[in-house]
Amino acid sequence: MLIGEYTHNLDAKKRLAIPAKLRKELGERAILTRGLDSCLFLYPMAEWEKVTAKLGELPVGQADTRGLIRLMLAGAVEVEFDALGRILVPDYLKAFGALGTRVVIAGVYNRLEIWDEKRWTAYKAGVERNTDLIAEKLGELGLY
Amino acid sequence: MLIGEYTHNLDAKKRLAIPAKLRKELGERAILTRGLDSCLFLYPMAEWEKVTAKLGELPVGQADTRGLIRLMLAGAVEVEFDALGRILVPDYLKAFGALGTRVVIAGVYNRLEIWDEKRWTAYKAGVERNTDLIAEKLGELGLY
DNA sequence: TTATGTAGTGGGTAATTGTGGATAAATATG
DNA sequence: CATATTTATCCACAATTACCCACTACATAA
Repeated sequence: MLIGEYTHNLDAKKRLAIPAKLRKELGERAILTRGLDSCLFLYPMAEWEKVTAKLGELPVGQADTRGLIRLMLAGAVEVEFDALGRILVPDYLKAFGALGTRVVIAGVYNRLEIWDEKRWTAYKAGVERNTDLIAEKLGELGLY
Repeated sequence: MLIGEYTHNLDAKKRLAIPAKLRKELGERAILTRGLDSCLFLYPMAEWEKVTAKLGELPVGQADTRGLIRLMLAGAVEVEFDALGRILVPDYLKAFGALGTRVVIAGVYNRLEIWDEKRWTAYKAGVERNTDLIAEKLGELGLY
């Protein structure tokens, strides 16, 4: 299970250090691709295979799911970690995620999410504004 | 069942001693995450697994549940106890809980809650002011 | 009261981690 | 073919974190 929130720098050479704790759960390499809500997803190999399997099962009829499939598959790159645990973010993905220098790496279940820091902050604030709704959901789940 | 209220210091290195009595009920490690009312939750592993299991059942397609999942998981960290029973509180969680030096650790059912002392005092005062209302609710529940 | 153990606080040191730059290799360009 | 530009590998510094130890306070029991 990948969890946690870390803030790192995407340097001038588009290198991004993956937190050591999380790196341990990923292997030698991983798959970086377009995600939902303008962030990037970084999947461990094993998880990526599950994802592609699921994408194949989705109904091809619906235009929106088809679009999602295209984005995820076409946008995917296999990235390796350099000696210091950094990955290289291609230009088009950097653009897609609107990534600046300060970048947030978040563990979400079976993947990492990579966000521009400002967007992440804004996104969180937006979700937190719906606290009632969330509390309600949590209640339904029996979590509180 | 975790119960009791303790006040400890969060030191300059963001270490927080968990009361020995409570620690016995937690194992080697636990999950620290964002809670409600600006406090932090510390879950025993077994409880946390229940939470993630439920999160896993939620539909990822809906934007609001996606937000909920992100907040819960990205906000969580696995913390270990050092040789003296202390955990390390990450910056973003310290900020979320508005934690100063004096910190209250309270046992609540299946989790610990971590509060900034002032907020805790204020919160308690607020609740005490509504005692009538609470008593009423308790009555509805058949507790008195 | 004194001895003894346990719990919480705080600090010092060493190892790890993240950052940014330097150099070398590869690729493209005129 | 030489030059520029990008890409990869390597290295050095700074900051953070993990680990270890010492001190104090408090409680319990002799």
